[in-house]
Parts: sequence; C-alpha cells; structure tokens
Amino acid sequence: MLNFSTSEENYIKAIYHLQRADGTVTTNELARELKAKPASITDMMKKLKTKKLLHYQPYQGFRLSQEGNKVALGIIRRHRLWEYFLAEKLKFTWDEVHEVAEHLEHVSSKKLIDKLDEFLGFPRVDPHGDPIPDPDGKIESSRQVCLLDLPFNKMAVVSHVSDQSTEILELLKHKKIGIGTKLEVKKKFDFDGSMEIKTGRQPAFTVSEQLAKNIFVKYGT
Amino acid sequence: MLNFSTSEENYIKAIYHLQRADGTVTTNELARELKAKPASITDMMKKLKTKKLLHYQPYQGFRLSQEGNKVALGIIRRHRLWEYFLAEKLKFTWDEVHEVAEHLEHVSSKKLIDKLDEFLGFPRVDPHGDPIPDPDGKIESSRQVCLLDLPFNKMAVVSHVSDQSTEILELLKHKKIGIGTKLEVKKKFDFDGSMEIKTGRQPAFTVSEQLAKNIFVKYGT
DNA sequence: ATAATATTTTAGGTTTGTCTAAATTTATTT
DNA sequence: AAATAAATTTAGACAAACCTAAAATATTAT
Repeated sequence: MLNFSTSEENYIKAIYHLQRADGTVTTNELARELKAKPASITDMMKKLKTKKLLHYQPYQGFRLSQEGNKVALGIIRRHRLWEYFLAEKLKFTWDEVHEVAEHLEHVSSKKLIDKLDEFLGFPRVDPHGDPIPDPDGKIESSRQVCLLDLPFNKMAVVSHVSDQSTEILELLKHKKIGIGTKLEVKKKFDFDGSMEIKTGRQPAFTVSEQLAKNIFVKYGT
Repeated sequence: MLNFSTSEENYIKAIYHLQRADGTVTTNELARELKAKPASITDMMKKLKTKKLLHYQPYQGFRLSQEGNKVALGIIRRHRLWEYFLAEKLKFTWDEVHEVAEHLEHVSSKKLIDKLDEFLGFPRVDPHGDPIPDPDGKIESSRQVCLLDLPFNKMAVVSHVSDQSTEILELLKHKKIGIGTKLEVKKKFDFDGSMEIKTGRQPAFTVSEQLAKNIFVKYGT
C-alpha cells in the first residue's frame, strides 16, 4: 500500500466519517469539517481522484472508492489504537486522547501498529467505545444502546449520560462510572429491574434500573 | 515554547549532533547529514537565524544558540523515549527503533512525553546507551568504555564489539549478549580477570577477561 | 600574491497545500 | 421558466521546503 501525506490522510478520514451519515459528501460539508475553504477541498478532491481513492464528478459530491475506504480504515485503526494506548497505559482521560492521537495516527509503520496492537492485547474498542479495525481493515459495526439493552457479557464503553442533574453525577462519581468507562452486564433481576455490572478489575456491583436507564453505551457487533 | 515544523526540527537535531564533534558546523557537513543540497541548507539557516535558534554569519558556519540547544534537547528527549518504548515494550530490536522514532519524535505534546517517561519508569539511557534528557533539557554526558572499565552497578548498554570472529559471536549468542543489551557489573575477580555481570532479570553470570576486553558499553555519567 | 579549487550563497524555479476573488453550475423561488 | 441564491469550480497568488545553475567568497597551492 502506498503512502499518503498527513493532509491527504486527514481528508480521507474526514470523508469516511461524513459518509457514515450521508451517502455522498459535499464540498461544503467537508470544508466545514476540516475548517478549510471550499476551493481547497476541490483541489484535493481532484488529486485524490487521480489516485483512485474516491469517486468524484464535478458538482456531484464524492465518496470513497474501495481503495479509499481501506486507506481510511487503516488510519482509523492507528488512531484508535493510540487512543487506547493513551487511556489505558498513559492514563489520559477519555476526553484528552483524541487530540494527541490525531498526530500519532500519521506515523504509518505497519510493524509499529501491529506490535502496538499486540502489546495492548488486541483491544476491540477505543476509549470512546468505537470499534478498532483489524490489520485487514475489517471492522465491527458500532452500536449505541441504553445500558438496559446491552447483551450479557458484552464489553461496552459508556458514551453518554442523559440526565445531567447533580444527583445522578454524584451517584456516578461514587460508582466510578464516567464517559469512557468499560463495563459489561453480568446479571439482571426482573424483580426490580436492577442489574449487576463489572467495571475494570473490581468485583461486580449493582446499579438500579433508574440509573441504567440514563446510561448509554457503545459496543461492537 | 514555540512549535517547529518537522523540517526545522530535523535541521536543529542534525546541527546538535554535528556540533558534538566540531565546534561549528558547515553547510556541506549538514547537507551530507541531511541528504539535502547545500542551497537548501542556506535557506533554512536564514530562517532559523531569524527565529534566534542559531548563530550564523554567511560563509562562517553556524552553531545553535542557547535556545536552539534547548529545542534540540527536547527533540532528542522525545526520540530516545520513543526508542526506549519501542525496544522495551514493543520488543523491537535495537537496530529497528531508530527509524520509527524518527517519526514519533515530531509529535510534540509535552503531556504525552512526560507521561510516557513516567510509564517507562524514567529511563536514563535509550537502547543504544545514549542518555535521555530530562524535561528541562538536562542531560548526562555519554561515555563509551570497554566493559573492563565499567564501574560497578552502573547500568550500561552494549554498543560495540571489536572482534567479529564466528567464535566470539557464538559465545555472545549463547550468553544472550548483543548490541543494545542492558547490563551492569557486579563483581570482578583479580585471579583471572573474570567478572560477574547481570543482564535483564536473569541471575548474574560470569564472563572471561578475554570476552570483556572485546565488549564496549555506553553509559551516562 | 595570484591562480586554481572548493565552499557557500544568490537567483529563480517546482511541488504541495493553502488562500481569495471571479466565474460557473445547480438549486430554489416566485 | 426566469430570476435569484447557493454551492462549486477555476484562475491566480502565496508560503514552505526543496531543487539547479550561476555568482560570490574563502581556501589552497604554486
């Protein structure tokens, strides 16, 4: 696989993410995302087209080719592995990892990334709960669900809390649950809707249906 | 501290290393080191001079200013910490670490580097035995000596083997000693000049004076 | 000391990635 | 279906980092 500039990589990655929502991406959308002017986008689209990384007809928007998709997944793999490293090994918090990973992701040694993957124990999801592509670019689809609906024994990551009252935050703090916390559901009790969950290496503990209702998690499927 | 481009950083680092030998560095020397043309060097020297990173009068060569030196040591700190990480955690061999670290060194988040340093246990020397500057740019001077002359209990790194006969290589292989091996001297015996050394986490073992004579190590002083 | 040689700098060009302003195409309104 | 508005592309410019070829300076050898 060829090598791409930091700039090219950032464009490819941004298109990949915007594509998830729409089918095809427009010049203005991408300009907004990358904080660049529309004219710059057009320039780069021409270049990426000649490199066969995307399909593009003037005025008609663009979407990644097969090849472009594969390149995007390679970049995302690097990004998410570094995020995992930063959170798990260097103890960055979930909200600090992204910015640094934005830079590390452009160091494109295959050997480095595969060895990093191994060192980290082949994690499936990054600290935000988004799945990490494998070396061939295969990726689980990401799903966000209410904690109530998380299947048993499925590793997931807290991605959102609906209620933002001081009361719920106090409880979450006490239970050491926050955005980025990894957890899995062990048991559910029909009697009161409470469930046993496990986070980190501590023993499982109980959360009420009330609380679970407000916690959303992401996991790969 | 300001931020510099990858290119600027490579120039600064190269000047720092060349300065160790000579006092001042010439255009051609630097051009050879960076595999660039002399004209490119002059361009960059003008730029770095306006940024007050070096002293430079046309035709008179150049050397880093105080500020330039500090910047250089920051880059070298990053480079050597990543080398240590690659060798120690990702199990790269001593001769593979340099190239990858050349890229990682340009990711300049202070927090990243200080946390990496802590994660690695504040190592003093990189896998080639060269000392790692501290966060303020203080650095131990590096010394290369024959293993015979290494002080007791001083962590050092094998950096060179004189004799290259198959016989010595066989012995080194058996004792698991190679370039990059970390070791310290525990005891010496006057009777036959043999010494006890410790490498890695295995128990200490003996090497003959014959062998030690041919091994050179680097350590910080 | 001067000619020959080597080194360094200048002048001007190239590529990459960005920009502004003007022109073109597409979409929306009335 | 025009007219207007919005989106997109083109044309031309700029900075960074490199290059080649020519000019300027320094070094050396006779």
